[in-house]
Amino acid sequence: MLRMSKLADYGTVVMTYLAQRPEAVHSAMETATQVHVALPTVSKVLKILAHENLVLSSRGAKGGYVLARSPKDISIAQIIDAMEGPIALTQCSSDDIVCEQEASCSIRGNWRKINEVVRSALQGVTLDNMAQPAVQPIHMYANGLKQRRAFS
Amino acid sequence: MLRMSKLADYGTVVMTYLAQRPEAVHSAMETATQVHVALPTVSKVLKILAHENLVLSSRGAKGGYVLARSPKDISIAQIIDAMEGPIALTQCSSDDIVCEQEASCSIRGNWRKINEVVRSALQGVTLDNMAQPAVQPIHMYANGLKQRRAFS
DNA sequence: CTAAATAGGACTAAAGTAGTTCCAATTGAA
DNA sequence: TTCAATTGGAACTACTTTAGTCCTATTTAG
Repeated sequence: MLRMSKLADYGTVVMTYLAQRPEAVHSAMETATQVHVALPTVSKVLKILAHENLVLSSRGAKGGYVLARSPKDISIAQIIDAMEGPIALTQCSSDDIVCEQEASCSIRGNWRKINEVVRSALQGVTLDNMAQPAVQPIHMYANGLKQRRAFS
Repeated sequence: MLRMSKLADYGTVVMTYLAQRPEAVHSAMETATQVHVALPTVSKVLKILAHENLVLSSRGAKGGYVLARSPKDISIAQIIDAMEGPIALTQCSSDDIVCEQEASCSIRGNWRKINEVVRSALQGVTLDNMAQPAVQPIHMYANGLKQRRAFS
């Protein structure tokens, strides 16, 4: 019902992989192989994560990526934020514009509460948690994914 | 960060409007006017909601829509589900296919937990709650939205 | 019978996303 | 000093989804 982009999904996968050996430097190549996702895609993901300071990068031969912080200090919320970027609230967020949808406007405040619940739930899940093997049997929740992951 | 479609957004707006006078029959026309959204769009939304049994419809002159249940028995989760539809988990959900992304697969189980938290949060918010005027000042959280609403 | 409504489907246009590719900049090591 | 291994960054293409509109059939009150 709520969704996250595929890239954000890859983001969590990649980060979880890095979290398995947080001290080592992992090249995009190596990561791609281990995670079974195409190299260009993994590269793109890592570049974004580096740009958002969730991983540190080093260039040149023997370069690669490392987690910027301890796995227990990186939340899923942060990763999704990094990958999807903040979505700009336009128009109505600037005060001088009169909202055209008054009826719906009165509802927005409630959405905020919901957001906070959702967000705090996601902030509560760290890479550390993710690295622990899942309780559920493998394969069960992987999606053949068309485009997005569903929060069913 | 997580997103819902604009239609789902309209869905909650429309449903909240209907919830203000749950006993009355509201035509698409009337609703569109009150909610300040184009008629064809509101029609589409109401048709979907009717099809999903969240509202009851009556045709012909003096026809229109009514909430199918009491506002306190309709959750935001149900509305979003109705508007976005279940997103089919393909491939991996059928047992005989071997998952190609084992590394990420081991993570899926955790996603399930997250889903449940998110979902239960949304199930906890009813139309009844939405109808109560928001605490926050108007205009502040409405988005000029490009395409989707952000769960920031 | 007619006007007011919904039902349902088809359709168009726009937007967003995924994924690839290319080239520049770095850097370790022979 | 030169080469090879890497990341940085941006541009681009193809694809999918979504939004929104419109047309026609059906239903029903008066």
